[in-house]
Amino acid sequence: MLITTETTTTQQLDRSAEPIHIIYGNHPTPFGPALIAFTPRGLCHLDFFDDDGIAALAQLRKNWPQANLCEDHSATTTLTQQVFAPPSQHDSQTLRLHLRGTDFQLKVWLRLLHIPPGQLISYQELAQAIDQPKAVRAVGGAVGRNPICYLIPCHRVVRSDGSIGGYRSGIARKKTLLVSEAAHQEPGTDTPT
DNA sequence: CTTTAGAAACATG
DNA sequence: CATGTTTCTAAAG
Repeated sequence: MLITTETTTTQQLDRSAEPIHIIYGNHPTPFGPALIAFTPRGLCHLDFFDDDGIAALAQLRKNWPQANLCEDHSATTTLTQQVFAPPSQHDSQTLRLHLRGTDFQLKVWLRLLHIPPGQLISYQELAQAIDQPKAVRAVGGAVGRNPICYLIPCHRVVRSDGSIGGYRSGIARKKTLLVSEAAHQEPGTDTPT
């Protein structure tokens, strides 16, 4: 599945007072219920939750202050199916992301997209990868504000000492995601010669 | 209401 | 305890 990205800095967003139309919905996924949302320009939000989802929705609102939110369950159902489709069905589908964040955050998130499933990286390595080796703590902050869980694999970022580190919607879920990915690394299929 | 300054908060090392 | 960035609050214009 090809993933393309469009970015909007917080500055740009503030400049245009024109409301952005966002369609959202709650859906079950293999990793628990999730809130998923998209703008006309692409998928803009994906977040797991354990409760009623009220907090998740509030977070979406906060991320897109200018947005005009509109629930459309059937529309998001399609999107959710595409996102969580098994790799065999990915084929040539493209999925467009619409990211909003500061320059620094965008840098971190885009970099994260380059990390293949099953592979881990430390906050420190990630900081080095974006050419700001000292901004380790800041990277942690940016990763934590990743608006699109799962697709932007923030769960693959762990501490340098090997411990799992944190996860916004539950460390348990981070583990689940990693275990699941490890399981998909079928022995023999990951060593193309 | 808009802008600014300063402090506190962070999924770390 | 230092690090870089973001967010929040309070105060001023």
